[in-house]
Amino acid sequence: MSLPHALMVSLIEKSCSGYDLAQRFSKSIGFFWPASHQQIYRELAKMEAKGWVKSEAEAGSKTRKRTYQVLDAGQEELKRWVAEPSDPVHIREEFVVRLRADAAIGPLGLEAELLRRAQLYEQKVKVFRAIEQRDFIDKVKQDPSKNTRSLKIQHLILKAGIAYEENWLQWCKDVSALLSED
Amino acid sequence: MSLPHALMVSLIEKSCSGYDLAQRFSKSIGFFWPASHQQIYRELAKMEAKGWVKSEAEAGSKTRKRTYQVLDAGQEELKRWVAEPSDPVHIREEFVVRLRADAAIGPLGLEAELLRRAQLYEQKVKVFRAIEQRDFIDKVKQDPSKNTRSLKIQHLILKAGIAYEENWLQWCKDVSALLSED
DNA sequence: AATAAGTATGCAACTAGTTGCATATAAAGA
DNA sequence: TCTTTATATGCAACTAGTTGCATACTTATT
Repeated sequence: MSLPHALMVSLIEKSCSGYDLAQRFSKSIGFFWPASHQQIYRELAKMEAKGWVKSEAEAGSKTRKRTYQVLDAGQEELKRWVAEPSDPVHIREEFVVRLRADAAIGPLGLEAELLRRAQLYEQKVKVFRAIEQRDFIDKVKQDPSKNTRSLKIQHLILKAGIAYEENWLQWCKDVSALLSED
Repeated sequence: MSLPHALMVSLIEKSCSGYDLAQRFSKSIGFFWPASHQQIYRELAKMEAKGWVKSEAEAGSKTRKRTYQVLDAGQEELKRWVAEPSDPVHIREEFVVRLRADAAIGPLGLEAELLRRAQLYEQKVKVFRAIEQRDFIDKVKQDPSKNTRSLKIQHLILKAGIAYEENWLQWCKDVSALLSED
């Protein structure tokens, strides 16, 4: 499992509260490893118990807000974990099972659902493309020295997301075409 | 959750024992929804309790083998479930998190792992392509009347798997190229 | 006759992720 | 002052999937 490690990557980029982390996370690594705020708080508590991160309340503040930062032990653990091999994950797309049922027991009217899913994939592609334009293409155009190794890797990660969504989008269109040719 | 429904699709195609089901399942719907034999036995018991399937021991046999078949109530439940909307699943690919960590805290030597993963994707593409040739291309060439709606849908499902694996394969190559340009 | 391999079934404990709810403080506006 | 909204934290119960192990019968091999 990788959620604590994913969280540490975010926290290394910038120490912050659990709430901030949840917000930032959902718009970055969370595209590839989604997590609810409940999960995040639960993991932060476990990570602190293990000595991977420490948290501090703001002095004199009345809120419950705590700022988390990664400790050396956490960074070491992250390095150790990164070096571990891991197998590609399975697809686990249940719509495919529904379609297979349609193939087995006759037309079950999946056209509308296909259209809906195509729209969802399209939306996600749009969001990703906008992020790509803003954080990668424009940024490097303004200042080519910002095109670092780190930025290039992050760009490739985003491209994985774009290709993934576009792939399923195209597939939805292909299936729609097949189902409508009667 | 869809495992019982996925299992029913397989059982509608052919009634069989839990063991046979596990074997067949792992080579068909299981590509998109993997399940261990333990999960399958557990679900079969639940499905029987709900009246979706029934099982029978062979008369006079001394083995524990039981043959499962889908009942009408099960088929109705399957139809009901197919019509439900469902959101696209998240990617949840932890290698991406590892790569992101590499971007954040410097080169961590992921080249070998990338190569290993590329090989795994390549192997899977080969397996899928062989199935495609045998069960779809050759079959239709021999007897074009077999190119039914059901077969076309199943072919598209397999193509989704092929595209998925090829997509990640290409991405691994792109990342490898980036990491080796130093 | 003994052993190994293959077929067949299943429990129990664990890990991870989801869902629903509950709480507390601060700031802004009606 | 009261209500709403945003910030901020967290528990508890549930669902799903994984891992490790245990059992039992059949068939093939030595």
